[in-house]
This record gives sequence, C-alpha cells and structure tokens, in this order.
Amino acid sequence: MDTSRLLHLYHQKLRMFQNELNITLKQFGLYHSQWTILYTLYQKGKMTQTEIWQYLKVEAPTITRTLVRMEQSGWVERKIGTDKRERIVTLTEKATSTYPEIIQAVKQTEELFLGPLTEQEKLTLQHLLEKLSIERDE
Amino acid sequence: MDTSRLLHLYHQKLRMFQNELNITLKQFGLYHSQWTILYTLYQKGKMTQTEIWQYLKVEAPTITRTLVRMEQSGWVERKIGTDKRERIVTLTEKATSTYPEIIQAVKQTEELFLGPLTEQEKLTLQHLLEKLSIERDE
DNA sequence: CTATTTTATTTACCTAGGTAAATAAATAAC
DNA sequence: GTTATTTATTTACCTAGGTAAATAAAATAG
Repeated sequence: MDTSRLLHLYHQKLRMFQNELNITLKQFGLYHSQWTILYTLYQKGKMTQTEIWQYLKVEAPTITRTLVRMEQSGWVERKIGTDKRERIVTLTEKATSTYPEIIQAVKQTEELFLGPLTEQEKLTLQHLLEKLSIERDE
Repeated sequence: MDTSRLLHLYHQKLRMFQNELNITLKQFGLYHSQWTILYTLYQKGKMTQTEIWQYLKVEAPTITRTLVRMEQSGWVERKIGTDKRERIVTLTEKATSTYPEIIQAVKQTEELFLGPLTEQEKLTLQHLLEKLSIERDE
C-alpha cells in the first residue's frame, strides 16, 4: 500500500473542499475557519476562548487571531469575564440572524463534496477517520 | 448524517498527521510540504515549476515560495531552461543522498497514523477519497 | 499577606494555502 | 517583422495553522 499517495490524496481533497467552501462563504464575507467557529458557537452558546480551542483542537493563538477578525467584521463579541483573564465569546445579532441562510449554503456545498458517496459510505468514511490517530507515548 | 461533523473530523485528523510529520522532519530541517516536493522530484526527476504545481494540484505562487525556501536550505536547484521563462528544478546532492534516511522516518510516521487501519481498510479509505470531488459546471 | 506557580490570552515569528495583478519571454496574428 | 496574445513565474496581500515567549490575572504555598 502506497501510504504517501493515500495521504497526499487526503490532503488534496481537503484543499479542494475548503476552496469550494470559501467560494460559497464569500457572499457572506466569511472564510471556512470562521464558519467553523460560528457553527460551534451557535450550537454551544457562549464559550471562553480556551473552551473554543480545546473543542476544535486548534492552538490558542490561531483562535485568538480568527476571533479578532470575526469581531472586526461583526460576527462575534468578546467580553471580559469575572475572571479577568478570560474572554467570553458570543455571537452578534447579525450572526444569529444570518445563520439559517449561511448553513443552508454550507450544507449544499458539503453535500456537493460528499455527494458521490452513499449514506453507508459516508458512515464508513467517518468510522475510518475516527480510527486514525497518532499514539504518542507520554 | 451530520456532514459538518464528518468534515471537521477530516480536517482535524489531517492537522494531527501534519503536525506529527513536521516533528519527524524537524531533525532534517524540512516541513511536510517541502517533503512532498522532495518526494515528487525524487520519483520524477527534474521538473519545471509548472509541472510541479499541476501535478500536486497546488497554485503556482505556493510552489514558488516553497521552492525558494528549499533552494535556500540547499534541497533543490532552480536553473533557467532554454525557454527562459521556466525554471527547471532538480534535487541537490544533499537531497538525493539524505533521501533514504528521510523516507524511512516518514514512512514510519505514516504507518503510525494509518496503523489503526487494516490493509483492507486503507484501500477502502483510498477508494472513498477518490470518489470525493466538487462537480463544477464550467 | 507576600511570593510562587498556574492559567488565559496575546505577541512575534515561522510555513502553507489562496487570489489578483505584474513581468518577461515565447508564440501567434497580421 | 512588428504587434498582440499566451504562458511561466513572481510579487503583493489575504486566511489559517504552528511554536515560543511575554503579560496579566488568579490560585496556591509559605
């Protein structure tokens, strides 16, 4: 089995999807990673930045940067909590009211990408992905 | 089927693998994308930059930048061809002589990541990935 | 209650991906 | 054989990911 070829294919397909998603999101003035945060906040309600990066398994500075951009473009607010170290992030009115329109467009793009797979194959893909991991001895 | 969850999982697992690969490659002074180019050039011999970005399905400026870095760190040479617009890229002696050692380390990391899958599951994954695509009407 | 350590976030700096526009050389049109 | 167009690469500028170190507030030790 040529694992390098498999992993390169994996990488290529992700870029293909993200580029397509960015095109879809352009009409709303969003990028794919910003959408991921918006989506998460819509599901979970207000979160601290630490809760966000731990949930998304992304490093803290990445989240800081993206949230600053989203604050500037009016998607989120970042209020200082009673613990003054932490920032409590909430969606703005603009975000919650536009959400239904955005998710409809995103779902369509997702379906376009995953469309060639049957429901069963999507499940299989999910199971296989869940198995992947690096066992780091600590 | 929650397609957003599936695609987020997909994204997360790729980052996990690339971070691990970067750790592996650090001892050689390489990053994962540089390795992909080194690997390709080792298989295919000398290539123009256009051949490289078309093969890897990455945009031209991305390849320019990465190749400039690889030239600076002594992995490739970029000679001007008889067509003076194009750059012919070749591996340096350092690259070809270190290659066996690098690929051994990379394969090990790849196996670590894909290790939880059986050979059959790896094939299934590859088939599923090959099906994924965006049908852009043009 | 002051001193130390931990925790949340940010800053600075790196690679990698993208788009749009600029260059410069080769090709095609006339 | 100039002129116009195409092609290969680069430059400028954007998002997104990472690590390491700085800051500032909270929690813990003494």
